[in-house]
Amino acid sequence: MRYADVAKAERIRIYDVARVAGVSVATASKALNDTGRMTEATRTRVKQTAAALGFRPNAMARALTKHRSFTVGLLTNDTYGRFTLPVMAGVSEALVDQGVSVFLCGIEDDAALGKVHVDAMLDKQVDGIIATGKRIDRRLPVDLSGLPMPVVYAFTEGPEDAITLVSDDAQGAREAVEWLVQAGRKNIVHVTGPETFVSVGERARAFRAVVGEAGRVLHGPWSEAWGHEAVGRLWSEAGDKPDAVFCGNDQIARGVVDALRERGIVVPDQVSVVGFDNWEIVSAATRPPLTSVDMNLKELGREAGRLILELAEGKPVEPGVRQLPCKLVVRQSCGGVRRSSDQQGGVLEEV
Amino acid sequence: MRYADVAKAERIRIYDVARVAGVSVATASKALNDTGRMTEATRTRVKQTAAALGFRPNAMARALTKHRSFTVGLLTNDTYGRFTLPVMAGVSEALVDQGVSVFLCGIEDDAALGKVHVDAMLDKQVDGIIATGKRIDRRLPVDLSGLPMPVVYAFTEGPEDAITLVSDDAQGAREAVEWLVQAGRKNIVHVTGPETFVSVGERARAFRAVVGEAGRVLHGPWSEAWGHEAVGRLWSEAGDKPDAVFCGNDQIARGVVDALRERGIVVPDQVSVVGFDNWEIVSAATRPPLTSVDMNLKELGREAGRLILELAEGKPVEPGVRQLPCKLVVRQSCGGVRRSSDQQGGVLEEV
DNA sequence: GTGAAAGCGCTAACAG
DNA sequence: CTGTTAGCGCTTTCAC
Repeated sequence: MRYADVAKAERIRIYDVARVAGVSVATASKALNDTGRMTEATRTRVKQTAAALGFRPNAMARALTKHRSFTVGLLTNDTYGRFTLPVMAGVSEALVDQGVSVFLCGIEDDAALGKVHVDAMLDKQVDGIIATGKRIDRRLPVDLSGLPMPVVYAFTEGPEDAITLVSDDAQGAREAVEWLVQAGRKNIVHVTGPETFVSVGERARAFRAVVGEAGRVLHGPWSEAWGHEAVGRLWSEAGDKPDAVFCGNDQIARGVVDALRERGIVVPDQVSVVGFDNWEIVSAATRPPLTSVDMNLKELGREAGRLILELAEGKPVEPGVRQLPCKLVVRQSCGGVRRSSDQQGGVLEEV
Repeated sequence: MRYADVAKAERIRIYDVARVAGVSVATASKALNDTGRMTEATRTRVKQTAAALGFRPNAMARALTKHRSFTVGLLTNDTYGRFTLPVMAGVSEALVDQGVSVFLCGIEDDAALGKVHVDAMLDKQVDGIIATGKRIDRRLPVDLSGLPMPVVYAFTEGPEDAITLVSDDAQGAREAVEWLVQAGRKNIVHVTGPETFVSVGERARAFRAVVGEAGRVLHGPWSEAWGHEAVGRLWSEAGDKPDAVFCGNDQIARGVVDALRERGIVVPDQVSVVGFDNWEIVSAATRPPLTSVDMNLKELGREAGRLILELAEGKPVEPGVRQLPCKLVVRQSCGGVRRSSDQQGGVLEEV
């Protein structure tokens, strides 16, 4: 006997519930969906027999009539998962208790694969699509406009009039730099990624807005090696050395911390270092652990889930770009007192 | 007008195709599904009009009659994503061209959440479930037995008679250690994770099988700090120092490499180091980049996808544990020549 | 070869 | 307040 047959044979339908409860199928349906009007007694009786029988409505049948599949598609080009994972977790979290399931659609940067996935979502009649990526200033290689279902863009660029969710890079950067200033640092430099990234520009601008337009910004790749090299460059120059480095991501920050240690410079006593992304695996393994800006990607995902649900239910949502706040997670690399309570000390479990 | 209404209004049904092609709905259905018998001419004509009209069959309706949703659930407790991500990517890859979509079900280690997701999958009538986790010797906090659909376990422990896919830790370890031996190393030690992990035991056994039963194995946490500490311990002892360290994961290996460098010991000239997991972010950032054992998790995911498909189609699959081979990815940390061709030099893109 | 008709399991008008 | 009836869009016997 095939699985499908077993399933068919054993599964109880609303018909069974109705029969046992002594009502018609229609009444049973209304009772279970809290619609229509009937005595509380009938409703309760139906619900109880349904529960007793272990009735689970067939989502396909329901979808067919309601034109709603209780399913959304999550489109992403971030195989690496660094940014997408928390977003996915948030989306899933926001939707699961509403009975909405999430289709995972990884498209790499392949337009053809993107089309395959979009077509599949069309066929499966998803109630909405959440597009997410690894860069706030890049679009996915698929056209999601004119689709017969709502779309929300999270951590990826969307069309002009779309609903887009991004992290507030400027605010995150500002908090980090202000924290350093409050800690008494006078000579702060910013070592960050390539200028071509919009977020790099935003963070740098926020940095300069706090320390003054003369604030020094060094651009390079997003790597530990670059953090290392930047320290080499800064500390080989004549004149005052920086007493704080605000980094564009945690990898650069780690490179900076390691390079400083190799030079015998003590972090955070002599130099404070702050990272960006709060990527646990990097920030926690650094010695000392990195203070870092967390982009709250999970919350961003949750918000995306909430929005797509509202849209699916036909509620109006104002289009435009929403910036969600970042938060500074304080560890030991910048001195000062811990401010944030959610230090995820996190033992990393592993095989 | 709501999205659902737009969708309903604009969507063309098989009825439209049939009308335009001048056949009955039944014939159209058969033509499009390559079933039934009819003239080639009719079949082609129907297919062409379907294509011209941009007909996309309604997956819900099809599922309702076929008792097959062309959907599988991917259950995971690995929020962190380290091991799950490649598995997910593989699963998705194997299924997408078969028109099968993947439901993402992240359950943390929460049994209640697990039940919610399993119930949702039951409702949505997934054709199968792939369970995956972060440890090969731990079960997910959900009972997947007796479900009316097939289940495949990938990188997580399943019941005795289940279909389970795991990496061949022993073979991976053996290849790594043999590589070190071939490179002329005589005094190899193994610095690895806690003894409580089954895979730790397997790798250690394989290690001893190659270097002899006297081979030294040090257990500790899965952290860089432990790698660091292990070097401190080994190099402060009297007697011969190791000329190679085989590590239980890349983080430990990185700790080892860093500690050696701090002692002025050159890797790989004086000491070779090999990691495990081939976690790009760690192995590539290490100086020098780590040679590491790759568990081929993506291939494992692909295989899981293939198997669940076969099961869903009613084909028989032999139960039992399948071990998939690991492969050694050679970088610079152990000397010798590059052997593997797929060095993913990988620039890590980031915001 | 082709089509009419009967569902798949559920919801929603519309009567009673 | 409850039940009858008519679909949702597609597949599948079974006649013609």
